[in-house]
Amino acid sequence: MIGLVDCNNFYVSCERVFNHKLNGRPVGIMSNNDGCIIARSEELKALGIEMGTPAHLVRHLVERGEIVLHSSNYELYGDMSHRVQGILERETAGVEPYSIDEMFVRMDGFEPEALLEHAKSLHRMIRRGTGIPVCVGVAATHTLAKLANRIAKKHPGYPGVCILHAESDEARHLLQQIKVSDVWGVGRRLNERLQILGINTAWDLREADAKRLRRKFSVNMERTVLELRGISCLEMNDFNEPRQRIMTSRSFGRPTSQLCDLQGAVRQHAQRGAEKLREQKSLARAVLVFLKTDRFRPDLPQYSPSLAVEMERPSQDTRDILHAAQEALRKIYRPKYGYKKAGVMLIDLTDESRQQLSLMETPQTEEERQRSQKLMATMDALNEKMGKGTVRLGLPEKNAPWHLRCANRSPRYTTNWDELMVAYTDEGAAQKNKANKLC
DNA sequence: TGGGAAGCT
DNA sequence: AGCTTCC
Repeated sequence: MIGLVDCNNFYVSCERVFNHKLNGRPVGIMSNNDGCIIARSEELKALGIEMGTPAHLVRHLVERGEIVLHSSNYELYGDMSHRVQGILERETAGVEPYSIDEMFVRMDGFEPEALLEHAKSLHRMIRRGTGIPVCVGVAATHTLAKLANRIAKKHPGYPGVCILHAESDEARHLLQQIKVSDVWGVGRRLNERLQILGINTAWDLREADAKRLRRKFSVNMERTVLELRGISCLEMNDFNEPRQRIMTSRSFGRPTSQLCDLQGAVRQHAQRGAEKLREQKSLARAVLVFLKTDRFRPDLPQYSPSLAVEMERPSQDTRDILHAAQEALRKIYRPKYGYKKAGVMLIDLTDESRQQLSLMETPQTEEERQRSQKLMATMDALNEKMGKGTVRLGLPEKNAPWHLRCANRSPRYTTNWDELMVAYTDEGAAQKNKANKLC
């Protein structure tokens, strides 16, 4: 059996662990640049504020003190996510993180009653160990485990935990109540097309002709049907395969037309991309850079170029990647546009073990490669130990227009020595905590 | 008026 | 390359 542990309103729950004043209040967390609302407490949902609402549309509610909006604090959420993962690693036979707030776990070899107890104890232990409320869904396949989790979240009869046995009457009854659009892999478009075929519920989809749907849609649709029947088509390992491309991009706090600003942003992204590349032990052959103007300003001239530059050989060295990225940027840059976003994509990835096979290398290049590896390992180790961005290429820039806007971010309570929780009241400390709220 | 990734067409 | 899907 497969369990899916999903944290409730994860970002809001993380904030609440450290700020009890947020309990019981309508709280939302905003995306990067404080753009739109990407996480909501139950109280905020009850006010009818939808996922993805632009933050400026509810500014008046914030000013009147009726709702609270926080900038997102990914360091905090990432750390809390690791804590949840740590407990699951200790308590289960295997964990597959799927997203920052969802983890699949192996739950094989339990008798039915012991299985329920095990799921309940995970639910309890995570709450106690981290302060984060979670729901646990258990079933024979990933797709059913997702549905079981949904039932645990929404169905009053299954408070926090739901075990779904594929062939049971109970499962049939529950699947008949779930809209097909709530099935994993069925988005807006597929939902419309399925409705036309008279497939409205998760049960309808389960009972549909898998081969026919494969012809009409794709192999993934057939997989979904089989998974709903309890036939596993996804392996646990499918979720931590190395990425086939790595993208880092970000919108700017303010638009800019200056090449040097874009160079700063691209430099940052190239370095972050190279770190991710080394994390998954890959090499990139080419680096693609893209720029975008503000698509919400049709009154201004639009320009969204992109260019891929190939490197001499596949590399994971920040310097090679940065060099290629800057070359690409120089070639696509045109002055007189107000750029709002820049990004770097690492493409044509291969496994780093392939690098060792090049027998034709001269001793110089072999030595160079080892130096590169040592340098990168040292940089990564320092940044791991001392905090992100401790060692990097290029000068730090204050107030660059491409820097993120995040006006109301909570302290990085668990990952930054200067922002630890203050446990006693003292004016100086309170001041300090306040000052730390600024980015 | 977000960011990141994958797969299909 | 653009669209869809996921979170």
